[in-house]
Amino acid sequence: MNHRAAHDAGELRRERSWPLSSRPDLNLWRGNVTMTVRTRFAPSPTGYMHIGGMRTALFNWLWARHNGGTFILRIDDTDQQRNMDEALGPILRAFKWLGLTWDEGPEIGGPYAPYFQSQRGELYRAAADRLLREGKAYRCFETKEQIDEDRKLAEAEKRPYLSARRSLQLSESEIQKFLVEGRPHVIRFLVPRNQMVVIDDHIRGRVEWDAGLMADPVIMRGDGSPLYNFATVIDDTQMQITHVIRAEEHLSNTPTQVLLHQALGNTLPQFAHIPYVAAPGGKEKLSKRKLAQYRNNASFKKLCDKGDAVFTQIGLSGQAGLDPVMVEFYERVGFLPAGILNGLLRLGWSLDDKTEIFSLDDAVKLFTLDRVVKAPAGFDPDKMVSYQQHWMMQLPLAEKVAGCLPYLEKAGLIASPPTPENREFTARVIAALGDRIRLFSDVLDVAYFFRDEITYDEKEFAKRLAKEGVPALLAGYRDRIAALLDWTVENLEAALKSYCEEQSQSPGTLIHALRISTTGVPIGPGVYECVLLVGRERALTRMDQAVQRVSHQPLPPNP
RNA sequence: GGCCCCGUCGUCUAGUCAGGCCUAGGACACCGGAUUUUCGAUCCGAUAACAGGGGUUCGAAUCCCCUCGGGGUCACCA
Repeated sequence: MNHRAAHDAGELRRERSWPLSSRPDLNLWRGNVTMTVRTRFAPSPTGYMHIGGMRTALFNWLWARHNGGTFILRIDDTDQQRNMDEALGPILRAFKWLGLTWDEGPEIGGPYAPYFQSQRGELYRAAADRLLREGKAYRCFETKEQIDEDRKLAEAEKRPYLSARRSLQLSESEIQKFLVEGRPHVIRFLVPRNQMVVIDDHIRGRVEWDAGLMADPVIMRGDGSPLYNFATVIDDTQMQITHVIRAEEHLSNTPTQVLLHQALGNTLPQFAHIPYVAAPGGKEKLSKRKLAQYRNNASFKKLCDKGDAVFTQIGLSGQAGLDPVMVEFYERVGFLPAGILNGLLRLGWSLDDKTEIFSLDDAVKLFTLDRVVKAPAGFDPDKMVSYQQHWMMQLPLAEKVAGCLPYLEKAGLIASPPTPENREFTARVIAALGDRIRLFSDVLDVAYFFRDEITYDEKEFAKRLAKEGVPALLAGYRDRIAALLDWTVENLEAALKSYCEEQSQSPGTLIHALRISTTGVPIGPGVYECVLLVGRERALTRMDQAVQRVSHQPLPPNP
């Protein structure tokens, strides 16, 4: 890509997008001071990092970096009682792997610590008390059964469900009595019903809701813990978040949050609701629970199968949830961060009508919210692989080797840790493989270079070796090169050509037979390179073996 | 069902706000061909889309209206 040109194009786009920011509600300028852009990604610690969530995180990160701002990681664990290391580990791991550094959050803290909602209870309680005092929230003693009944009734009458607000009728003394009794209750926000809620979303434009149609949301549970919609509002304001960039499924949470912000007297953050990442070939939200269904998609299945094959060899098979919906899958199967990042970026964002390849640095320079696409983007594994392929081809040999070595180690193909000889030999193999390596784990496809036993592709064996005259030809060539002292690509080739000429045979016949006999498969680097990598002793042995093998097999009828 | 969002090649997208430069451009996949006596990569080429219907206009993918379709969300989940 022409960086300069692309950059200029980006600048132009931004100029054109400025009118959006000239609206007072979206303006970054407050008085004379430019507010630093602050974005956040607030995952719930679930034990894995969803690829769609990663895309949302990337957009947040890019917007912060693009503006020289701050990216915050906050953990929304208001409803989690699980082991935090297990639940959060994979999420942080994904960020680290991709190089998406956070400026404030877990492990590093920051000026608005703590960054775990479970540790911020005081903040929420204080805010809830304030709303209670100001009559903007109320204690609701209604039972779940009662609420359910109201809901059903509303549905039956085909009208929107609205909170009955019976608890509002309670006198102060009754409330005190209930409280002393320890009667279970929640705190609900009193929705101001006679107003519209309006936001100017960076992606969607103006979106409106009628507050008169909204039920009073619970903001504090019976046990005194906050609900997501409430905690988010408190945290976003306290952490000075300027842009709330999140997936579209949160759009319906927005009116509640806006109302809460208003009740608290907060300055509204700007909103950007980006489309969710959809299932391959579909429009539904990509979900880890629908893997079986996604396997019907050819390219998704291809990726899954690749993963299965690799994980079996490196002892990761059966690991729960290691699938293409999770970021960790890509790391484990040998993708490059650059490939994933490029793919994620282009899933719902474009610069122009032709640029496809972006490094992270490019993306930081060029990313703007106005270029985010409105419609959900179906996840396309094939395209992900093609970005990966591009970035893998850019990678220097030494780094490719470093990336491949662990796969060979775990598969037991080389020593662990690798010996200098292992490293040197692997480098030769990777160099010969060239751009055939798309994923680091692809090196496992050439196990025949690393061990004595080989597996024949039977179909190819039958086609290329089990034919009249071929074994003899191969045996003859074997003896010819066995006598050759200096094995080089040139010498092996010259020997083959002259031998075939003497025997009045087409070189192709021998070339194919040679390849199958020494590697077992019909694909790979140049034949002579393969022979060299297999090594003198093993190559000669394998040729003998193949010739013998044919004599034990019935020859196909000669046409 | 209510509320909200979305609708351009199979897929990701450009073009829509400021109508003509669009007989709709690029990329991935697919199919052909060249090259490589393999595979891959590379190069060349082909197929392929404005959801539908009405308007407005000299002119509509673009503006207006209606219809249809898809999706999100409706919790003491996040």
